[in-house]
Amino acid sequence: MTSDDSELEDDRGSDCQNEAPAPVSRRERRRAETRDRLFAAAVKLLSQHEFDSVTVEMITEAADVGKGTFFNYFSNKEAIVSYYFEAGIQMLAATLAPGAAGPEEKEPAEPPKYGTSDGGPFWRKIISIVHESAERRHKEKHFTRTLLSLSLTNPQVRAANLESRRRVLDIMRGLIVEAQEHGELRSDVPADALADFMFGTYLGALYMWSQSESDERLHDVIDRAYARIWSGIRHDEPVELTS
Amino acid sequence: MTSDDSELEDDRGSDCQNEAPAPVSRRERRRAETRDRLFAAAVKLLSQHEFDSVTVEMITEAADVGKGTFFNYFSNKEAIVSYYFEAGIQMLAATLAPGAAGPEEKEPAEPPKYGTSDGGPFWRKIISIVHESAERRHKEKHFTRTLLSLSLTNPQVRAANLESRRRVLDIMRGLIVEAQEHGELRSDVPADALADFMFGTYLGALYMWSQSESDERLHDVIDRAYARIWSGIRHDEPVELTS
Amino acid sequence: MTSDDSELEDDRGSDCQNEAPAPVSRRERRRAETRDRLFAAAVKLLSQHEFDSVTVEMITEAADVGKGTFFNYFSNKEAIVSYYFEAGIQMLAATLAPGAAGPEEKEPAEPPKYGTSDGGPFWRKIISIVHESAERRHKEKHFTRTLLSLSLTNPQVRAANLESRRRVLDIMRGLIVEAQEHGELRSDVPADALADFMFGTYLGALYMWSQSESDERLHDVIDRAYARIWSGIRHDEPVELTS
Amino acid sequence: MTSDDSELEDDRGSDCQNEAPAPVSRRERRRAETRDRLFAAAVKLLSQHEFDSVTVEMITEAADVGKGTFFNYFSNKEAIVSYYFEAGIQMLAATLAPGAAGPEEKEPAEPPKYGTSDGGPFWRKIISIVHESAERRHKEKHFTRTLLSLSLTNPQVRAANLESRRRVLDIMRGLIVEAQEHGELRSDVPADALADFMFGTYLGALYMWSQSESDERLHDVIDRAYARIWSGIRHDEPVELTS
DNA sequence: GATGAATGAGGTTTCATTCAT
DNA sequence: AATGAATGAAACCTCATTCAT
Repeated sequence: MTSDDSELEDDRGSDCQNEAPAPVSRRERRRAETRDRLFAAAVKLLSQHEFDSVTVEMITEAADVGKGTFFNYFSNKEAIVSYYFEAGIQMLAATLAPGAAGPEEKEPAEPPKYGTSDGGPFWRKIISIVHESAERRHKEKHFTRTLLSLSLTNPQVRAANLESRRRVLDIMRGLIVEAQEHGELRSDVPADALADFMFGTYLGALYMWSQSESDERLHDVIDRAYARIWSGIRHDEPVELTS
Repeated sequence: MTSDDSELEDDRGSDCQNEAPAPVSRRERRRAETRDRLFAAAVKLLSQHEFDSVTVEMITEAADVGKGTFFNYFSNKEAIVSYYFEAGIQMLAATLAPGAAGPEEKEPAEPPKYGTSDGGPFWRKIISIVHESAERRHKEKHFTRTLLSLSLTNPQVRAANLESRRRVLDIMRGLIVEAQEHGELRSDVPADALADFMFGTYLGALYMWSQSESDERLHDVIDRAYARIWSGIRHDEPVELTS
Repeated sequence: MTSDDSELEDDRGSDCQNEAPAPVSRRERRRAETRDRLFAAAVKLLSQHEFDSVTVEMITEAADVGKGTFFNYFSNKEAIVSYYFEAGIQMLAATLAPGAAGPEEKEPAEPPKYGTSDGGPFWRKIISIVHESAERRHKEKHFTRTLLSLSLTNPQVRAANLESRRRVLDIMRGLIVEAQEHGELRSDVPADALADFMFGTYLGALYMWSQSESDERLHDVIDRAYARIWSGIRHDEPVELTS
Repeated sequence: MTSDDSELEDDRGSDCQNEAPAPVSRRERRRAETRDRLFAAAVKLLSQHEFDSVTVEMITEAADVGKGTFFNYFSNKEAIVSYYFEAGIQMLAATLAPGAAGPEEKEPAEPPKYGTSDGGPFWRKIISIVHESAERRHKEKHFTRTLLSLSLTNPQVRAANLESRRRVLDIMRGLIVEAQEHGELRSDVPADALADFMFGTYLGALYMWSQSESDERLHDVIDRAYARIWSGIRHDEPVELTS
């Protein structure tokens, strides 16, 4: 995934490679490909079976490489999960990069079921990020459980998780500050605290959803939770039209 | 399995112990003692080491019984965790039993730090239950992680957890209905939904707290979260003096 | 080996067990038996294959127990070798115990091939000990190589080896002192130094023999070496009739 | 395997280097250099870590070449040790080559501590060879252990070791015959046997020293052993002055 | 000649659980 | 009821070696 196969095979940085910060030499491209194959195979398997039931051999077989090859790319099985977090951050950063299309287009597709997340544009941006993450997770309820579980007990995964969370919180805080400045969110509470609270709400919803056996969409579960907290975080006064 | 709920109902023991709701015959008392020793030893160890690092032998040694004895009381290692949930329910039930002292006395000791949980008596009762649970957990942050983690991945523990959650939600719903009837909580949302939401908030706070490395008290983390959701769940109109 | 199966099954230390310091209860006897079966199987296999080629599973299968059982008795594969050293010391101690038959009877069977080890009775005692050890080793040339090799590189085995050597040197020193006092060995060199030297000579012979492909008996190789050093360690004056 | 003895015989290189017995073409010089770098790196590492702990990759990294390069020079990891033996023989041969400076100069520096190795010039030559070897080993006690150990168990190393020993014994026998002819060593024992015995004594001392934890010099350990065997191998009659 | 990605065999060890005593 | 010896499944990870580039 995200591997730019588009890149041609020309090793010679002739004339048109200056834009691409991606792997260049053929060898490096091969490496990236192999790693991606392994990662994809692992995530797929982890979406179907328990972490402990998925053996490295199953992964390498699914990726069609030798068993030892796995360890050339991931120092151990847990590293797959750590890598997932890193990839998530990359993806999020890409989404937010200025000029990036952003996820907004998707939003209209979602009728405002719970009728409360009717904040201004900044709030909507925040929500759309959360939604996007939710979509990604929704396909992998089982994997999400594994993720949450390992984040609690495995030191390695936990570290990756905390780092990832830190990054996400940073981004959210930035957006919240903007929303506060535009009068979309209450300003009498530090952005930090709001971000923390929103993240906690998200986690709670995620945790409960991941454990539930219903088919309800994570998207909706989160919307519901956010609708409930909305009045506690929005600007006290009716949002006046902001530029 | 092997859970002797008998001790609770079967009040009248062999001959002369009808006043005591405790285990009866000497044999049964011994059984209960041994089980408690095992359970206490296990919880203590699980508060210090990872679940997988704690062997049954460590537990039995700490409890000073033979290894095989463990399996006379718990069908397997996970059963310790399931038992923890059951015990939690028992404790909660005892707390709520009419005539029980209840946890209210403790509350005054806690100054209302976050200033918002100033609902009426029913809301306070709900909060105090949550607080009580928090106190219990606070001593065992590590164990809490284990609990949350296993609840996500281990079928057996998950079942116990869901059962426990169902019971807690039942109780909370009852209290919420009362609070709604007395105008302490908004009535335009089903008690079910409110209970769910509150539980989700609790879980989110618990999850985040359990992972954090700070020494902040779980009590406070939860208070903060509840303060934030307060405006989203309280009765729309200023609470008029009830009862 | 050395397991007194002769012991009856009577657990009750009734009247006639005072002489036996051996395992008593049935359970303990079973344990000793199992350990001996494992040890014997291991030594046999190590006499035929390289240490690294002998898997624990081969050993347990040969001993007809489950694989895990091995680790109830030996903390790891190397421990077999350590145990060999310990058993060797036990055996030596038993041989030297006052009242023990001692190994002298065997000696007459060996014609004094190299004609030089014609010291007095103490020297002969020393030689006979060396011979006895040699007999034991001779059946296991391959195992001896493994022993020497591991003693050089494996910390665990090395420790056991050094301890064993210390014990053997102690014993030898005692005998040498006696021999010196009776004028059989030169007295102008400390017993310590003589013991060291004799041990070194023994080791050199053992090392060379273990590597050779000839079928020459270790017994003879050692005799030859000792014959050569004899003039360097015997009493300067012709041994006058002692005792 | 891949051993270029060529460098020794093929003195005349491509065109104009006939005086130098060294590698010839640039290419060959590069080869030799790389091999030496690898060998030196390996010996250094093996002087610090166990054989099994030293990976080929560690060696190639220390030598600053690619992993695959190792196998262009040594057919496998053990070959490093074999090469050590070969190099030892080369060195010995060089030492003994007529006209070679020989190691004698060093000897005077060593006061005859143990007072017995006061044989004639031939005996002294033998001793000086042993000493020289000892000096070389002394710097690498750990490596010596590895060497002895592998010589016992690894077929490849064992072969190299036996070949090396054969060569050394040949040389010693030659010297011993000379010493016998000049009345420095007893003649009633075949030179073969004497050489064997001396070698065995050397090995015993080497083995013990390599295992000891003291800092005693190998030189001294060997001297002591030889002092002790001296009377068993010297000429019976006082050595009359041999020209 | 140099490189390093790919390979995959291989064996120790742990530990929950059983069950005979 | 208590015990603890026996069990054996299970899988990670390393690393020497190959070989295509």
